[in-house]
Amino acid sequence: MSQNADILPKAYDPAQVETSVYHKWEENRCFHADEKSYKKPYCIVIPPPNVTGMLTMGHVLNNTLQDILIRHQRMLGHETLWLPGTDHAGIATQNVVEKALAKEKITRHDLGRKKFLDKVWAWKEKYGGIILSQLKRLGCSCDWQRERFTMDEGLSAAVQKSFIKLYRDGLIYKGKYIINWCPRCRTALSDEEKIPEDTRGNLWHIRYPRKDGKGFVVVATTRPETMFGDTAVAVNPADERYADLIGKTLILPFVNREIPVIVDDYVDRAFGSGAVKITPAHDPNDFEMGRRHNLEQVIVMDEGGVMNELAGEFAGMDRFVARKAVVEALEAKGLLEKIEDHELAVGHCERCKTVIEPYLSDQWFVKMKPLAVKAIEAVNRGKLRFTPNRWVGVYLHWMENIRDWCISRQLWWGHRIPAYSCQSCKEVIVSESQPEKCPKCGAITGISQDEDVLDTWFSSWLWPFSTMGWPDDTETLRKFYPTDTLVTGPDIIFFWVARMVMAGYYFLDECPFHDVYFTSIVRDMKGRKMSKSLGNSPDPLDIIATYGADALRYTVISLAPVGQDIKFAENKVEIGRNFANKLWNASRFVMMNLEGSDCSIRAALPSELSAADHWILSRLNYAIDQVGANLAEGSFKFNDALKVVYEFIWNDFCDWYIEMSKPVLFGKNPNTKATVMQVLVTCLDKALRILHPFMPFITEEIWQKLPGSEGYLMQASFPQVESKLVNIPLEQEMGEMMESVRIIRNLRASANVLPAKKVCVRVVQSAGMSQVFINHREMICNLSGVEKFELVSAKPAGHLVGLLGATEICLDLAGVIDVAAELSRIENELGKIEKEMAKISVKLENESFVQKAPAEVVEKIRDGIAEYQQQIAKLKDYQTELRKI
RNA sequence: GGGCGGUUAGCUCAGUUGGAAGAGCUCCUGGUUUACACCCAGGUGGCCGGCGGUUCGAACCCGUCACCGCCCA
Repeated sequence: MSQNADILPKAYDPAQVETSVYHKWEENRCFHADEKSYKKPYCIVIPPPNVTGMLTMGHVLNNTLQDILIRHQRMLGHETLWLPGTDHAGIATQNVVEKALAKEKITRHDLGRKKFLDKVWAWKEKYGGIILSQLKRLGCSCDWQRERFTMDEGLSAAVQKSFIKLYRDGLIYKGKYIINWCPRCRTALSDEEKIPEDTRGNLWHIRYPRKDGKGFVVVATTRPETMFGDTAVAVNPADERYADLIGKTLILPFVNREIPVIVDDYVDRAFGSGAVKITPAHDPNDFEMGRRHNLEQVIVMDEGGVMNELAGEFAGMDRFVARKAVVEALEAKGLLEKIEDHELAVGHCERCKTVIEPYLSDQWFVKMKPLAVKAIEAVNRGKLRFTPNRWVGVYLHWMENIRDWCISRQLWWGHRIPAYSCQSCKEVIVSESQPEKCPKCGAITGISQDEDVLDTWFSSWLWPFSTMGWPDDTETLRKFYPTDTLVTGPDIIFFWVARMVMAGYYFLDECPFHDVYFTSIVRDMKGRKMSKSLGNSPDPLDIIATYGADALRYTVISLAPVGQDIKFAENKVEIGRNFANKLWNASRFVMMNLEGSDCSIRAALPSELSAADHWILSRLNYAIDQVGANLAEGSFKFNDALKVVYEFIWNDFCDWYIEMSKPVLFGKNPNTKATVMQVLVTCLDKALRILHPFMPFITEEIWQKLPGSEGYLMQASFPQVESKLVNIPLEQEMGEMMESVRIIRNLRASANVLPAKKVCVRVVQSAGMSQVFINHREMICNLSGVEKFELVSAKPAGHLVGLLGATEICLDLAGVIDVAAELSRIENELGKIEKEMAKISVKLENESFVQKAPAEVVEKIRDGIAEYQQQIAKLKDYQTELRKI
């Protein structure tokens, strides 16, 4: 063994390598994108993780995919920008800081707005953005110098500017509507932030007395506690049961308010009793109906979901306590007709899971319909592609039924709405700064800014261009906008993707990207989504510490076919670790034999190559071609690409080529030895290049050690296919060679011949005998431990027999044959062949198959049967011989 | 209620335009082979969810049902 053996340790240790490699990349500004470059741009903006966030398996998948695209494009020679950053995550961040304060028994109200915001900023500086350093650990090649935060000065200016433009264009308005209210967060939410969950509830049938004393009307409701806000009872106009009731007056129990019975087509006669209580301030449908009928809107809860004074004796109770109490009180009064079980979808707060209260409130909205027009067109005209394509339907359905977006939040952490109101004349002024006087009444005092902040997504939808300096016209924008690909989860298709498309068109008149790749969702082995509360979410950093980032990346990508959810378990990362170790050791083998060789990754291939050399170069170029095709623009077949590299490295290169190279390397011919060394180095170099986007650390580390490497692999070029090196006939021939090796190994195994033991093999010559026994005899012998090989005219006795096609390959056992074992092996073999033959023979028995199927298909079947027949005949002969022993 | 996705080896999943069912892991049998036991060589294992249909031919196309998972109302 050469002294080079200690160049690389025997087992790959990722922990040490990965951090040092990343540092080198960073120090050498390998991630930096130059907006002044003349190279073709390629750009991805990162889906900004929450500034409070920690790396999850979902992030690992999503960011590995982006890194693969980015690294591949960089190696293709493009000016590549991956723009990173974080999101201020209004509710989440505010919650985190409030929780910390709560430990000191302080509320944000104790501090006041200004001091509280100082605390949040301090928290952000101290703990925020941990996730970005975790992304570095994963190997992400973002341009960290361009890191952005949605609350940065520049991005805040973009938010303000966009709000003002939308307002002046008449696309933002303020008004009193039913919105989704979270009583715990005490803020409005958008429709997208309301998560419906099927819940088992009840349908209470309540008797509302008639004013005229003629009994009751029974109304059915899932929310009895809102009855104090009822301002009507509605029935369907076509419902005969209630025909006499229309226009009559009912007395609302407990509060004794008089409410009318109205008719509306909206009422479903089949639901409940057919009569429905109308609570315009606490139900979106009732709100609409209330507007149609000019009903009063009575709010019966406060912002915390506690019943207010209008709820009479129930005032001060939480809404759910009140529900129970109201039902009990109704029962006591004899006003409860019946209770039914009823399943319904109850909305929950996306952030805190509290049950949402539909609540009447003064909020800001964006008119979405005008913005949707171009966003719909973009997809229909193919300017925007989705992978997998099926998300187009989801996107279009949402776009075509789009509702206005509630953008105001009753929080402190976020972009304050740039709107001011005049106390004296109530005029609303939208402007970049505090107006000096009211433009309507001229007042110079009493002008105050709206207390609310904007939905976090109102800054996120500007992300692809606000991060590049918009509204200024910057070089970065000119170079990299529109971006190319967006990689994100389908769970935020409405929250983010759809809105970015709208914003891109509205503010810059261009789609912000031309491809969206929707990732899989990472689940546990039981198929459950990974979540903190379930405790089924492993910490990716622990996994990286144990197995290495490359191993994690490998495993996640290989588990994620396009569009399918992935079931992940930590031990699956062993696959990636094993592969890394395999590559490490193959490289180690190559290095160990480098001594005295002047081969280099820059050297041309020698002109005289062996069949084995030609073969591996053909396989290599096939792999290069396939990886390129699978990663080509719009293709996104990450796992297919990775599988190609894996198979090339493990199966072709390690299992076969390295084994074929050994006799040459350890042999005496310096010329062939030099050739093989060069081929080994060339293959390793190219293999490392095509693997690099997937497993950046180990490939960089090894590549640095290859003779002739300069600079960094991550900045080296992606290999181009040399199609003249692809040789399909040779690959077929070598396939047969390998098959014959397998047969001999098989025979050895069945006779328990130890691997080290050299054997003698005789091949029976026949008309159809494969040429490989002549052309590649030596290789076959080397690979299957054969020291003596002969072509013979007749099958010799005392040998085990295997078949390559119809050619008999005979292993000399010097007559020492376990006849019983051999007979059973042959019996087994025959059984298999007969089964296979029967399966295809039925086709020929079918006349219409012979008539109608294409000639070459029929021919193929006939050839197959002929070969099976020959094999059966030979095996039967062999069987009778064996029986004679 | 409407829509989408899934159902292939014990497990996780591939399967291009319909033409002789694949990989990895697991399991079993060998192995101190001058890179690697995180390995090497070999092997076992499938009515391709059920039922219909189209076709000479279906894992693949059509219909339908079942179960699982998402999304929307």
